[in-house]
Amino acid sequence: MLKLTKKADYGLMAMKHLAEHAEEGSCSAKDVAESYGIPPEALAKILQRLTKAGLLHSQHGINGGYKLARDAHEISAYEVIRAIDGPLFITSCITVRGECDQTERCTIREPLRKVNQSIEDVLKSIKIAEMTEANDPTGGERKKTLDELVTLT
Amino acid sequence: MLKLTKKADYGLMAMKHLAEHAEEGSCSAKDVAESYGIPPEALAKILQRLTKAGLLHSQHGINGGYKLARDAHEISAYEVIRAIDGPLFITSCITVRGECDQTERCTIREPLRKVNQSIEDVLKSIKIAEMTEANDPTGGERKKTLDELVTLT
DNA sequence: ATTAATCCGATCAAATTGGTCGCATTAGCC
DNA sequence: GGCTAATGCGACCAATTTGATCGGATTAAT
Repeated sequence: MLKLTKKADYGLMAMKHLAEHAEEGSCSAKDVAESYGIPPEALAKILQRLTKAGLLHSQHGINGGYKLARDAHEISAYEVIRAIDGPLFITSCITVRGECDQTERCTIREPLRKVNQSIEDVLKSIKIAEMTEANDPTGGERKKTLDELVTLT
Repeated sequence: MLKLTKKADYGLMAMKHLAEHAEEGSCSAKDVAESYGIPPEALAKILQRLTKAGLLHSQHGINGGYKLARDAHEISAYEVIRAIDGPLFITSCITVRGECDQTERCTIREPLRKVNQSIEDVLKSIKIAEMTEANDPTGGERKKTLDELVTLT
């Protein structure tokens, strides 16, 4: 149905939380989970993935936790989503192992690939920092650049 | 994983096919299914949904079939996808029955709603007619970007 | 040593999705 | 009128994906 997984949602919420609490050092997974009612074990795995992807730094032991590896302005929603959900292909007929398993005559790939690229560009343009100040009036402007992006052939 | 369902893929392929064969009258579901190796029963249900959504006209009986209800330039990919997969919400925390079941503190809704709107706009701007003349030979380039993407899982 | 935290893998249940079947309805044709 | 080819519709099942849980291992500060 073209939606993010809950894990990606959780990941974005956690990143946003860490961005807002960046100055207080690191937060434990448990803290973040309790703040939003997320199952702690689930969130733990998500944060581990984000760490492996280089978006977070982790600190073991007592008083440990996670903190952003980069400034919140330098981390895009796309990176977070991709780290958690893997590469995103809007078309079902493009998989990690190649292309259409079923038919060679799938003729909608190429146009949809451009849509895919557009969506990636949108997500790349959204930074974690922007999500913390939710009432920015830049939505309209972004929308306009999108319309320019989608000139199909 | 933020991708279309196969049904939506099938639906777009069928719409494109009908757009290309608009002058030959109507096509049966079976014909379209055989052209692309789609299970006929599955495609039948998809075409029925598109008909109920007003995107196709159907003709019963012998020599019957489906044809576009409007010109291919007047039908967007968004309409097709939405007719098949239902309303698309990029966030998991927004459902048809309202919003976040779990927590009231989901703070990423508002920024993601804008992303959602942007994606809708992209899909609305893509018309079926545009997908029919997309034979630019950029396949090699695409494959390369794909290979780069597949470094992870 | 204890404790609080990240790491990692395996597993299980629930939801979604893809596909199939059966039957009813409609319309053209002999 | 009956046959046939087509849509229309609902129920059902299998496969996949997703969400969540559990058990243990590692690390580091006190």
